[in-house]
Amino acid sequence: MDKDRYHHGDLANALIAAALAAVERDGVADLSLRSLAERLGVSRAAPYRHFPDRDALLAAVAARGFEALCEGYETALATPGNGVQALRAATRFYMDFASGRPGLHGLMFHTDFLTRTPPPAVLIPPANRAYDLLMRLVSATIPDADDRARKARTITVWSTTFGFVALRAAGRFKPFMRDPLEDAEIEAAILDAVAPLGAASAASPVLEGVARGLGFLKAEALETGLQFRTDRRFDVDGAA
Amino acid sequence: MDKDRYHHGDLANALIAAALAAVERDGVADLSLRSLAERLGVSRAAPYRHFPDRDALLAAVAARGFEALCEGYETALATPGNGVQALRAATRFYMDFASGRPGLHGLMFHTDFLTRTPPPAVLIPPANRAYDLLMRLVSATIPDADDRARKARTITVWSTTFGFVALRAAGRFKPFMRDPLEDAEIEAAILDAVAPLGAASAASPVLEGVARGLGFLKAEALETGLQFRTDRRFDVDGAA
DNA sequence: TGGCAAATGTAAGCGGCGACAACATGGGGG
DNA sequence: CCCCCATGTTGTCGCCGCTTACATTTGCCA
Repeated sequence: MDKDRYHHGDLANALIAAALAAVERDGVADLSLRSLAERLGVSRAAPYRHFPDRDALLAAVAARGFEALCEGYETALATPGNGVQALRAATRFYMDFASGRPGLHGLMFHTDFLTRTPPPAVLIPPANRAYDLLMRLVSATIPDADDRARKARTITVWSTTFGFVALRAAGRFKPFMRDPLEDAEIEAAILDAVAPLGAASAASPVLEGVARGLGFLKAEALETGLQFRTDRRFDVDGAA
Repeated sequence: MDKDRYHHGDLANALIAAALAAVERDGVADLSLRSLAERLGVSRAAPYRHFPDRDALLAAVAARGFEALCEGYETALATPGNGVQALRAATRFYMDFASGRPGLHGLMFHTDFLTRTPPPAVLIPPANRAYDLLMRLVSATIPDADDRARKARTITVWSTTFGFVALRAAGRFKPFMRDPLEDAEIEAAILDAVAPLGAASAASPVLEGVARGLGFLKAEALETGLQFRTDRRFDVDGAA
């Protein structure tokens, strides 16, 4: 019988898989290395042969999550057409990812240990790659923007999508609304805030108008976007 | 000497204050009721006379946070002018609040126990009030929108601002960018995504166009907004 | 092929924590 | 004035992260 072997065989990966399942089932706070070890039929100290501490295991799980996220972003990037459909596909994928694996997504973004400086080393490459892919996706929708505008827009898009899935996962929307919106309705609003249809391809005059304004996505609005915004601030917002 | 009294006097509030300070200093994960009790010169079990468990104390601290947030929103709501300046002021306040008290903000939004159903009872009234105030702030910037559009826009605004402060607090932006944007630059982009200048008061034709389109804010864009979006999806987005 | 060193797993224990139970204290209302 | 009960204390249990000392297996090299 394999289970009676002294050596497990692939305890590191088994731990990651078991941790992912446990996090998905009970949340990250209730995860213990002892219970994981017991579940895998291994002694309490065995996990420490593969991960220096609990946070290192969680970081490894989160790294897998970022890799999965990158995969989704890459397939989205291959979406034909102008960049808008690609960004919408990526955003959809991200929303599905976060709602389909809430534990993993929470581990990737909510967790305290991620905020420590510096972040765990295993996390940096896949997280960097996810950011790069997102920036490419966003940049394709604002072809004429300069680098700073691309960064600002990427951060805005990232903030909106992440904020939405985080708040939804936390169940923040329904309790506060009588007659709450349908999930699909909210998702559509988020999608349109992130990558409005018609932004890079004029579909109709109305849509074109929407696209023109929405988040300074179109070239003419963008070209001097940051400048006029900065200038304006002293005139209008400075009074606030 | 007061400190030698058998009864503390106001242990409940002292615990909340000490917990807030400890969370702000070391993060929520490292907070223990024992250390709090010791710091207050009280036995380890004393806190349990005032809070049934650790989460209840944390919820009480979070409730204070939501009350502070409501205060800021209320003063923002009194900002003169059209609603845009008020929403911008509120958003500024929220960003300052989150960066000035990152521990408290994290407790209010990141914490696992908040996702449980139902949320702690002490949290519901102030959290509801914060949501209502935000919805009023947002609605003032889209005077012609109907109820569903207000809700959708509120959620979008909330997602964007929350996502931004959460990701910034987690230090997510700087590691991924060479030549990162200044904080003020990013904040300006977020502010413009949430409450663009000129949205409710036409300052210039260009700005008016921006305002018209931004997130189906104006009535004419909204009326058939959800329909055409759903229809479109099968045509354009469905290809993804 | 034989043996040895590194990799891997085990057993036991330390200190800290959340939570409960039984007991002690003292301040305010009858 | 006194006693009741909110408040605080001591003792205890179980779980956890992590470390140390020891046992077994694997794979590599002479």
